[in-house]
Order: sequence, then structure tokens, then C-alpha cells
Amino acid sequence: MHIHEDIELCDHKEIHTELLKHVNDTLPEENQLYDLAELFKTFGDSTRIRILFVLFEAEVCVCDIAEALHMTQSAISHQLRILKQSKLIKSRREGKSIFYSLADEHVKTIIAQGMEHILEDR
Amino acid sequence: MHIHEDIELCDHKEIHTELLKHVNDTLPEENQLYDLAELFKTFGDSTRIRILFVLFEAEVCVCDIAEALHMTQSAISHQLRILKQSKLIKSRREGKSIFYSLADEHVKTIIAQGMEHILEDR
DNA sequence: TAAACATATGAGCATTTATTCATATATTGA
DNA sequence: TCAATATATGAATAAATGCTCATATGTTTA
Repeated sequence: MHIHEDIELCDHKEIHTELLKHVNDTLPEENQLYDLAELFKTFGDSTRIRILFVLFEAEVCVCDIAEALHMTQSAISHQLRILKQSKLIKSRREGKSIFYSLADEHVKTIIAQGMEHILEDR
Repeated sequence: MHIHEDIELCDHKEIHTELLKHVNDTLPEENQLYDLAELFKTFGDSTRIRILFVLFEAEVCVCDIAEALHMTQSAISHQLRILKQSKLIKSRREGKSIFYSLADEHVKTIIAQGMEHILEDR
């Protein structure tokens, strides 16, 4: 986190005062902006993206994800924790295993939109 | 970037072989997953989110963004570079100023979905 | 052409982050 | 209750990231 200090301005102050006021009015609250950035941060790692793609197919346990992605149980477990904190996935215990699945439909929508964007040119 | 090594498996191998095969077939290519994560990484910073919200309102120059967000021109410029690399924004020179605007509608859709998600509970 | 202005960029630094390793917790079955 | 299995977690480390500062590039105007 960084602290924003007051800063030099550019020349056309009078001209854009209106706009700046408007921006100030429409900008979401600080903690909403923060939460939004945190949410996208969660999508911003290819391991977590891969985990989500696995969960698109089925509800699976940790060791299956680890196997599917050729990664250690520990690494996957750490990432599942982050995905769960962002409420992108949920879990359910069944005996010794814990099964993970997608929390809601936003996950798919967001990833689908992202996919569209990166595929747009080419 | 990290290298994924082969890993211990869990017990029910035979049971989930089918699933693992399916996941393997449906997982996007490595570089698509990478690009997707990179895209979301771009959204995953509150300064860049703020910049995008400013651009939702109007096409503006660098110094206006800096002023609106109370940050230095340099900090904003560095972030604009990242947003542009991800093709979320585009720029246009007009005299000494460079005006930035949103590149396409995906930006709004993605942020709107993210907003819905974080506002879902509470 | 020189000075002023707007923006971009490279180096440096502090912070965050993803993985590994070791180990803790929880559940089942003998 | 003890061993085996599945998962979670804390500490450590290497890599990535966002900002600042100094300065470079590009444009306009005197």
C-alpha cells in the first residue's frame, strides 16, 4: 500500500475542474476499489486460473487438482485458500477428502470475458 | 514463472483417470492461460482500477488523471503503460498532451462483473 | 533555437507474492 | 489407540511489482 500525496498539476486547471469534480463523485469508495483490485489479483495468477478451469469441469478434491496440474498438494492448498478467501470457490468435506467447487457464476463470466479480450486480436 | 515437477498422487487413481483426461483436453493452451492471468493482473491493482474508472467518464490526458487521483505524473504514466500493454486503453496525441481512453467494452463488462461479485454478500 | 510544458522511462528500493519444505490437524480403518 | 491418508499452514526464499527520483523525449511557443 502506498500513500498518495498532493501533487503538481497541469496547466488547464479551470477547463477540467468540472470533470475532476465528476470523477470524484463517481469513483467508488476506497474500500470497494481495494476489494475489486483484490478480487482481480486472485484471477491474476496462472495457477489459480488453471484451478478454476479444473473446477469448471467438476467438483474435485485437492489431490486431484494437484495431479491434474502436476503440482504439489501444498502449493495447491495455498492457492485454494486464496481462491476461497475471494469467495470464488467453496469446499465440502467428505471423509478424508475435501471437495472444491465454484462458488457462483461470476467466475465463469469474468473468465469468459477475459478470454474474449485476449483472443480479440488474433 | 515456476516449473511444475511431477508429484505424488492420491489414492483413487483409477476412479478419476477419466476426469483428469478430460481436464487435460479442456484446459486452454499454456500461453493462453498465461495471457489470461496477465490480463487479470492488470486489473489487480487499485491504482489501475481507479484510472479505468476515470476513463469510464471521459477521454483524459495524463496530468488530469494524476490530478484526479492525487498521484504523481510518473506513477500514472507507468501504470498507463501497463494498461496499454494489456490493450485495455488506447492513446492519442493532441499537441503536448496525450489523451487516453478505454480500448473496448470488455473493460466495463469485466469490472461490472467484479463489482457484482464483491457486492454480492452485503 | 531556446525555454516551457507534457509525457515516458530507467534505476533503485520496499513490499508483496508463489512456491517449497517441514510439520500440524483431521479423518478413517485396523 | 495407532498407522495411514488427505489437507492445511507457518517460515523461508526467490521473483515480481509499484512507487519515487532523476532524466530523457517530444511538442509548442516566444
